[in-house]
Amino acid sequence: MTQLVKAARRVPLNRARVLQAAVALADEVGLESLSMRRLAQELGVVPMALYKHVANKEELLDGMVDTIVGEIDPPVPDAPWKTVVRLRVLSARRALLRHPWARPVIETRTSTTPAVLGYMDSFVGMFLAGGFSEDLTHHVMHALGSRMWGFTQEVFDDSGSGAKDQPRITVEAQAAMARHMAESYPNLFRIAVAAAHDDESVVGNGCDDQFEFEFALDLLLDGFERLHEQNWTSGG
Amino acid sequence: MTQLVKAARRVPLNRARVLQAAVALADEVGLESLSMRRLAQELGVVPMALYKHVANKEELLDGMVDTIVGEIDPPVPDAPWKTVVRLRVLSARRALLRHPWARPVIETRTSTTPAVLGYMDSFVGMFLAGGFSEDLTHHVMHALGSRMWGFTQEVFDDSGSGAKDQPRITVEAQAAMARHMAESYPNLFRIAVAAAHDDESVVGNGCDDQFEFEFALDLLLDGFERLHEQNWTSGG
DNA sequence: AACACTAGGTGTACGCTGTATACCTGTCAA
DNA sequence: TTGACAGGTATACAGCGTACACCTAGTGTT
Repeated sequence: MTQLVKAARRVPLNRARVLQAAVALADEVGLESLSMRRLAQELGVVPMALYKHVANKEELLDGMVDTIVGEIDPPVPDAPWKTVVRLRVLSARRALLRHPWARPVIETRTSTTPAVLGYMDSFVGMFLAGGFSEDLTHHVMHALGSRMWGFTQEVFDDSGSGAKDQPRITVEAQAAMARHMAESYPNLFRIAVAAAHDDESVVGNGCDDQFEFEFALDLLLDGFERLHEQNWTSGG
Repeated sequence: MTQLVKAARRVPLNRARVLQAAVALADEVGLESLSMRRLAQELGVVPMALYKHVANKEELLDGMVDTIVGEIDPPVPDAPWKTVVRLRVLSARRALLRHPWARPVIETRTSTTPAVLGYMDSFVGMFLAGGFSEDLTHHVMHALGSRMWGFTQEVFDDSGSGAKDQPRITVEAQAAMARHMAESYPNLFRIAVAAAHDDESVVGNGCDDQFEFEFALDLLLDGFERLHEQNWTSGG
């Protein structure tokens, strides 16, 4: 017994294992439940033991981001810049969708790790390789912003105004809510109704996130292309 | 003395005053220092007293967002949609720059208050009034995303790779860092150097946030306009 | 073989957070 | 006068990140 415990303990818990366990735990229980204590418990170790491998929780999160950066496919070779960028962004998106906690974590990073710098560097490289000027590339990177990571700030949440945790609402209540919605937010109501036509459920939002993402991405990429073709410079 | 305290206490602390104090406190000490205890102290009251006016901290933050939504100028009348949208976004941006804590708070809201719904509704209205179809308006709103609030996910932070808290670094160390940067991130280095040409400091990022924001905003607005002119629909 | 050094796990403790619960008190209506 | 109730209070709890001191097993040196 003591032998077994000792044998189990002998694997000495390095940084990589801590990060890997953290990613797995966040995948499983969500970011808000990822605490140092919980992670330590998952690793069969006392909380303070983690601090021998990461400086603090911020650095743990940094490391977790690095981990998912490693999951993003490298740029495809021998393709026009637009294709290369597009595919890479969509690959990043797939990685982020696998780890829903990653978006808020990326958003709140203050320091930039070498892995992240490397990722950004390769993005810049794709535009430069496509013949973009340094100037245009710079602004284009800013315009891309978080879309480089495959996500958009989903601020336009057109699901019904609240009332989604209630499992059962009467038909009348639903109708009253729709009436209220139509009166208070007539424009939102119009596009919600229009979107619902392409969809089955009346109350559902009728949104295809992936479509919306690619819509905006392509809008930007087309804009970039146009500016590039007309040799745009920030000078005017 | 007791009289005075009682007299001061007589103003009974309503919801509006709590929100107003919360906004002021966040402006002053930052979001991370805004705790229920600290806010209560600021109002000369015991922490739990706040819970008679807001359900919990989340609702407090919701209310704070509503407050700054109220600071955004209404749409200018009698102008083409592009102008109306542009000015409104820039007004939102000014409001958000006055309250730096607002960005992360908006990003993390889960519920949508009536005030926020109203703000989004008016945005939708601007496009519809400009002759956009419901369909196009819908996707355009998604593409706008958080830019509707006047901010972009500033994920492309091209300040020097760390080393910014150290107040004094030797010239050699600086040169070594530059060399390391040039080797490890050659593409970032190229655009950093190019940007620095328009700027005074070599190590500074040489970025005009406002310019970058408007660059991306106009890129999107131009894209919207083009789609609108060619009667784009999501059907293909 | 004896020693010191060190990497890595442990235990305890501190100050901070949001908030549940129970209580009290002053004001106003009936 | 009574009783309800809005609004401020006091106490307490569970959770958090992490500083600090300690121990222990393994390694390399003399």
